[in-house]
Amino acid sequence: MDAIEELLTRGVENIIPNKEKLRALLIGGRKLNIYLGIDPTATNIHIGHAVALRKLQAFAKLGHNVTFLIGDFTALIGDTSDKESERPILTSEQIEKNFQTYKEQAQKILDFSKVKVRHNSEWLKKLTFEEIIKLTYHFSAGDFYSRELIKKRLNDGLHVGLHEILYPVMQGYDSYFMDTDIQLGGTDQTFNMQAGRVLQKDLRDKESFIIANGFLEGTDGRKMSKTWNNAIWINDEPNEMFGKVMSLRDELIMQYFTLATNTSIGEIQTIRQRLASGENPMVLKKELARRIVGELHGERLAEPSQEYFENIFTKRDYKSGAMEITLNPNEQSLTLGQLLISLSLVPSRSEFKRLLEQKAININNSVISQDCNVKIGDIIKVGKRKFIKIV
RNA sequence: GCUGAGGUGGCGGAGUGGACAAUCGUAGCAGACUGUAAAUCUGCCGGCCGAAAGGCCUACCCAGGUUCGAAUCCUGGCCUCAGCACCA
Repeated sequence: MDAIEELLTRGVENIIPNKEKLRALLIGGRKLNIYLGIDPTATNIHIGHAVALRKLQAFAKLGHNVTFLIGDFTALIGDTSDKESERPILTSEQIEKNFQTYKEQAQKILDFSKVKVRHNSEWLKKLTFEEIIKLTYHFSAGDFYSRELIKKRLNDGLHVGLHEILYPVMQGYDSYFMDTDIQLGGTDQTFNMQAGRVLQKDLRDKESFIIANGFLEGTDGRKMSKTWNNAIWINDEPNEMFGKVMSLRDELIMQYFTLATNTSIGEIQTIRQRLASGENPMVLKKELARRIVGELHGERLAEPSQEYFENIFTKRDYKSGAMEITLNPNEQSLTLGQLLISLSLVPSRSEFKRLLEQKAININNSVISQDCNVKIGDIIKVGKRKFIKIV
């Protein structure tokens, strides 16, 4: 499979207007304007977000003119695509600060020496009301209101603000202003991205394209999101990251190899065959975990994170993974319960008692049923994955 | 602006004067089984005290009030939605 074909298929859910025309454009060899817009309200990137970043990077690598667009102005309105409610309005300082943390993470995937960063306030702020109204001529309110989520909100009797209708208009103007050839984004952005095509067509008589990437499912198979607590974050510690990958349901292995790593298409093919031939999925999942940790934290840390995992969860040797806690003088008289609460490992006394009843707490590998004192050298396990060692 | 409906735990959604710390579902936590899988089963799921029985505190949008007693009734606010009206 050649580079262009991979670009057009890997992780791609949909291409608008169609794949063949876009292929022809890419083969043409012209340097194209390509961008991916992000919402600066989010400061943490998970490996699902990274799918689009990878795609952007792939284009940058081929030498196209690639822009990473910060939707600082659009953030004032709040995207409605993933709805639930309108979003909070951010100050420009917050947005800039958010972006710095974002960039720090994104650079694990994006090469910022090849990717231009712009903010859409640069042009959106300057539009006059008259200009805005003229832009709105190109769009139909019916299209907006017939969007599934909007329709649902209306049906459910939820509030839909009139300002929300301007969101796609703004995004369309971004596309027009930058004279975009290809816009990248998640499938949830398809509607908004269409607006760019409309303006490019109407105002510049130019055909532009949309590549909508698919979603990476969370560790439990639902959409990856902070609220579900099923996300693997770019900044997760290596050990944590390895463990999270291992807790994936087996059905997701191929999806993760394809969307969350740079594993070549050829290798992926081999892995698929191994899986099909009945090889233990756990083995492949370990390879996946090493791969992901290796790509995001460096090869050097991939091996140790695997060892950590195997020690603790396969061999059940908690010593090696326990967080070491040195007791302060004033903590030495605390009972176990008091200590765990003060360390925030247990949220409340009541919860501690419940854990005791549920046999969830043990010291040096034996379950305890009552609060007690701890001593130096004790290894304490709380629930499935919290362990500490008193030193 | 008018009329009507409504605001309950992370979410969905019961309850409409006492038996309500609030049915149920979902998410979460713990245990069993495992590959820290998944699926399944069991238990828990506001806080504090207590070994327990139990007690106390805080909570059903906000502020007051009625009552022995309020998530439930009354008054006033705030917010959401729907229909209608208005639109030089």
